[in-house]
Amino acid sequence: MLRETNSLKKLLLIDGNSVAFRAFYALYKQLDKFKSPEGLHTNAIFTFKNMLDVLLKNIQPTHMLVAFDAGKITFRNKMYADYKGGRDKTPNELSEQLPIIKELLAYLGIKSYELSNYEADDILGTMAKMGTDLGFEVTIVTGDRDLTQLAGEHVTVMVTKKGVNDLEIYTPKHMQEVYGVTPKQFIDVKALMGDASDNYPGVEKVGAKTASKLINQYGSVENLYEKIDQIKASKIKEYLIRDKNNAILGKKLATIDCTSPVDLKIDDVKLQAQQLTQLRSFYERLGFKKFLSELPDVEEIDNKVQDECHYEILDKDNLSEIFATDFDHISFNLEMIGDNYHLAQYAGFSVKIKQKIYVCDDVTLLQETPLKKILEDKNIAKQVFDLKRNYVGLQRLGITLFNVTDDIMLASYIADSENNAGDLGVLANSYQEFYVQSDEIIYGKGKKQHSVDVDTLYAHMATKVDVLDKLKAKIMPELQQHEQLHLYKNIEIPIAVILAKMEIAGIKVQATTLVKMKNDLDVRITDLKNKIYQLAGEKFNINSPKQLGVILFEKLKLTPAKKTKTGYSTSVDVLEKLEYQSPIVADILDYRQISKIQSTYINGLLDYIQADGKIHTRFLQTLTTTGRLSSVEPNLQNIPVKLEEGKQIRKAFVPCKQDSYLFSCDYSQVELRVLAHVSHEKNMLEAFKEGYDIHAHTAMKIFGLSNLDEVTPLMRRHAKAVNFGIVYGISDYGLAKNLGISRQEAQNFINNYFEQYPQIKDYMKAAVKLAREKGYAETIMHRRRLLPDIHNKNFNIRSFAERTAINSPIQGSAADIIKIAMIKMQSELERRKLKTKMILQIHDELLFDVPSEELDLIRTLVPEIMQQAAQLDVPLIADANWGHNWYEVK
DNA sequence: AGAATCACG
DNA sequence: ACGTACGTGATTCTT
Repeated sequence: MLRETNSLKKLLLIDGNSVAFRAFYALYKQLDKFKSPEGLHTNAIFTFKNMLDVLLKNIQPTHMLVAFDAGKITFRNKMYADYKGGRDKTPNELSEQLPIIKELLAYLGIKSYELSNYEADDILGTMAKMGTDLGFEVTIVTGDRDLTQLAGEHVTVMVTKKGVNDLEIYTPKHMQEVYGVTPKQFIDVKALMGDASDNYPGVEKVGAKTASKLINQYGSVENLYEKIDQIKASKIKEYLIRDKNNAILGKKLATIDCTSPVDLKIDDVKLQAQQLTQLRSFYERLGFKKFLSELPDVEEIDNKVQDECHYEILDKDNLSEIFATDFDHISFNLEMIGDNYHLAQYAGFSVKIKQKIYVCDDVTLLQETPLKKILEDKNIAKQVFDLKRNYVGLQRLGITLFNVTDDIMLASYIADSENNAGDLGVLANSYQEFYVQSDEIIYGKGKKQHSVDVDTLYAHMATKVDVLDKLKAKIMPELQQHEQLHLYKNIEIPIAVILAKMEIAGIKVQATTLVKMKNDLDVRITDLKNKIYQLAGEKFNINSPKQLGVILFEKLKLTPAKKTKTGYSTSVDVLEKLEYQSPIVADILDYRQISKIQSTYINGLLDYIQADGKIHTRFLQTLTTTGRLSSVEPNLQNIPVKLEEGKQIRKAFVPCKQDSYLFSCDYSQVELRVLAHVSHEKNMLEAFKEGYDIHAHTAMKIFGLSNLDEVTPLMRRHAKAVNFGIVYGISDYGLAKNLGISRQEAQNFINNYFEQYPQIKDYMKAAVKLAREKGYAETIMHRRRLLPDIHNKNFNIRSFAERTAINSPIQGSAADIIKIAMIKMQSELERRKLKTKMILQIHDELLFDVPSEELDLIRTLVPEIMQQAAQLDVPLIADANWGHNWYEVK
């Protein structure tokens, strides 16, 4: 299997300059023998490539970066002008090879990087830190021993000994043995002894031995000087005192900056596919016969690619002829530019029938026979990538897509829910099919979008329909083996069509209502602003947490409760604690609340109202790792409901027709019911079977009461938080923070909880154990979440995976259940030919647009179907509400 | 582009 | 002892 697992995430970092330097001198004697036909020296390039091959084979990294020095001047020269002064200039024979090495790296799919003002060391240090933070095993290869200071539990430093393939491996243990100091202390040793090659002096008469001894004894340069009086009078002591500044400077110079402004993300250094065609001509250019012979037969591959993607251009004249033959399935792709397929511009389409590929840039051809007929034919199976996108795009052309049997996007998501690539090219590449390009490469992204010539478009569309068969062949056996065919065929594929219909139906939003609110809020915002400025004694940007922090905690001298990475935290929970200290706090909280409503929910939503008076969101079906949906442009799954002021927004959401209803039905406590089901917890099963208020019941249990009547509202609130915490994979800290109680109190709640619901504790343990054994967590419908991090050595990363192992089956099974309900519901609406439309899903709630004459039926039908969606060991309960706008739906 | 904040389940 | 709740998206400021 090609998928990488986290436990195998390996980051290889190479100090480009120092290794190239070594490579150059390793074959210095052969300098004149290594010349390209054009007369260019190639000895360093050749050796570099050899070394790469050995490293790639031995280390098998998943991610890799080669860092180069950007120039001679770095921030270290500001501290010490002569830094690296007196060094011989890099020989021209070498420096001319450096750009060629970078070119080679690009063709090999290896990222190279440099940063002005910083040395390669600093880039490597920064990347090594990023890698270890993300749970990578990091290997650094360099010719420079300075890098050994980075060695650690997950960082191995390899230093070239002789030539380039004889490497000395530095681990903290090894360093202790060789130098008698830790990797970090290596800097201190160097600071004392100085560095001839970097041209800084250190302390006179102190060499490697003395320096190591001193550091071993005192731990660090700083501590040494703090305790300098304890050293008995000696020549060394005199020199230490005299050259103190040298030592301090040396330490600064030797310390690698692990926070340099490297603008790379980990994905940017992922190993990419080799560009075989470019490599071939590159090796030819440099006369590298050895590497040329090792290259797979490029000519054959190139021909094969062209063969596979040979396509014919469709037009009105050849149309009928082409589709005259018999076929029962096709691959199809409707090409649109941009993410939002409700509005996107059409680029064309491609079809694959019986191994032949046809492309066309005129989508109106789809509207004519025979293409329309084929797409709407319930007996012809279609294979696509992103069914919902194709469905909506075709619907806009008046074509209803039927009988889609495969959606490779959905298949890949089910195979691995982190495979959320909405791009076929990206997915194909991850399955080693490199002839398909990503849309980003073809069309550009953001502001860099560009138009493409028609041949590029044709080729791109051709590869897209062509690769579907190959990907299907790779993914389907996996789904079958994992018992996920039902989830794929009977849940995700039908849901895609249903979501398409929901998105197309849309929800009506009254702009006038929003605009009215906007005007009211504008006044209130202005008032609050003025009040805040007055209390602060100056004008500032209230939206800037930084400026607000200065006002609150410096000018007004309120007590800061929490810090963020960049300064004071000013979040709600902090401000609420400060409320009694100054009246300004309450005004800021009000301002925050109202400007959120204004910007996100009034201005934001107004932008999305289309000409039909409706908002058509997009549900992302393959984004979440748990199986939930998400909603974008706009997000209609987070419309305010908890606070009255925000809830007003819902008054603008109305049914399509005046006397129709918005009808909502939501599951009561699905996640806790799922928890009761999967854990078989006796006490919780009973509570649900008896129809108790579950949070009150929990309160009674954990507070040791004998009667539900004794539960106070505060007890219930606490119990509710514990119930939620359990679902999230509880910790005393998290619970304490959530409830604003002490950690000890939180721990007591948790202990009581597990005493009262012992099988829930067993479930949590078993969930983690299962994930450890199998490497994944699973829902009731066999939806998987892969959890390679469950074995990670890093406590934080591992703990997160453990909580995920507990949470994913619960959240994911709840997602499965509502998806099943949606399928049953939609088929019932269609079977009964009702006008009622399902329009939104909000995780545990379905929203419908219901004509008044259907309300009575819907009132019984929807809860009934939702409750029957799954047979759990507890009843499922769904509560219905309705009104003439969303606010009235209570 | 990332961090902080806050809206939802 | 470790540092912490699970899953999302949009807006704003800042770098």
